[in-house]
Amino acid sequence: MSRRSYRRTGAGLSQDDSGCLILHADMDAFYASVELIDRPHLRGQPVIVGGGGRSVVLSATYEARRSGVHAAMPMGRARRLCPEAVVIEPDHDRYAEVSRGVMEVFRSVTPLVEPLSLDEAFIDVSGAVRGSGTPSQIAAVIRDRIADEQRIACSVGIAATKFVAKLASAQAKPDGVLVVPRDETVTFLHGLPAGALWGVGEKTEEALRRLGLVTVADIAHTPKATLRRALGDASGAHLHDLAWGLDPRPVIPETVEKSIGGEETFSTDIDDPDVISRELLRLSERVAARTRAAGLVGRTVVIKIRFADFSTITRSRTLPEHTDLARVLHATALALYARLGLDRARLRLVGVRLEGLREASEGHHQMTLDERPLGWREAERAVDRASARFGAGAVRPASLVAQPAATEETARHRRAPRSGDGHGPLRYQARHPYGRE
DNA sequence: TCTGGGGTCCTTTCGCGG
DNA sequence: TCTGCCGCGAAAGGACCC
Repeated sequence: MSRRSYRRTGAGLSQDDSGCLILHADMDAFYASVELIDRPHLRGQPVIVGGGGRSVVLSATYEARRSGVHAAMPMGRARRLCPEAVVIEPDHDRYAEVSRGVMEVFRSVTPLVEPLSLDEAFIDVSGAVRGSGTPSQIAAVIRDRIADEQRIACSVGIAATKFVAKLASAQAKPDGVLVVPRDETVTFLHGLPAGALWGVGEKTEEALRRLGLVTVADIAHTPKATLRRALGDASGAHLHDLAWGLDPRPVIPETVEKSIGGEETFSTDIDDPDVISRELLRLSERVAARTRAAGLVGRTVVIKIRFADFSTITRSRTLPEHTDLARVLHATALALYARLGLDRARLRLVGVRLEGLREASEGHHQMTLDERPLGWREAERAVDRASARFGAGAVRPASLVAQPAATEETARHRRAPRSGDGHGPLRYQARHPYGRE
């Protein structure tokens, strides 16, 4: 869902949608809207979706937004701004389920659908206009079907290019449609603030302001070379093009993942190396399992460390071979962590990411000398099968068994008995298959 | 006000080989 | 043999998006 929206300036636009073959469809307050499907009595009330502790707002209904609440705001602040709001813990499985239904509606129109996230997608209707009507008619069908079948509201932007369609859908919210006719693209853009452009966040907006550039029109009338000097070669040129509505990027239905990662913010800052090691193990497990599930292998392991003061560093190592094994990830992550020599520095977050992904089937695995034929790969695949059958976490490394997840663990880690130091070999231990966390 | 977790892309720096 | 240049990959950081 879009974090920023701008006042509708489309009032003066005509409705001519010829040549506007890109739709951007975006669900309104997606997570909150999904929660309201199952809780219709909350309709019309301020509702905030977000976790506890040090989490942020994931989504809020328009009633809550009227109090100043918006996505990415710290939950503490959101509760203060809107104390009467109903707060709901996020349920990502449910959102994914609704998202699948939504994407199916899009794909019933054309296969040229490029999802950007669970709740939005670009749709290239160039092949669909002959059979299904004008872009505006297609948008109407999509919105009706999503309202009927999924019971949520969807706004649609219609334009000649992807990024203008995206701006249009933001302005169409809530529950609306906005066409930006091809011939009126520049007029539409030049009335917007610089921050409306895709890729212009807080820092870039500030850099532009220092140049005296406040609107998209200002950017458009600045020499490209000036923008390049101020913002870097690629960004400067790109921004100048966008300001003139130039965006040749096609809608790409299949995108390949480039990295898979996981990270965890502790509920309180942690300085115990054992707890950190176990968290790196847990994250390695999760990342490796997801990598195997995707049929991928990766070669560069990146750890991320966020200190108590919110400063963040990353360290990475590229391995001689690709891998999808948790024990390789964990060993590499631990080595990277150890090399930092953090003498009980207080950490807020740790993360593990695997980059340099490619299909597991692409290359042949090079067996090393000390590798048993039925080795770690088979052990971890067996864990995958057990997890598929009995639920995630049915089998986990022995050093994690007596430990709850780190976020709970941190509250009590000083008095908790330690069942493993996290540095030893991974011994897998089955939990009761039907037991709950 | 006190800042999540999943990512992508870009820039800079550095070491290495030719 | 030394130096400069170039290209390249790896590493690190940062901005941005949802």
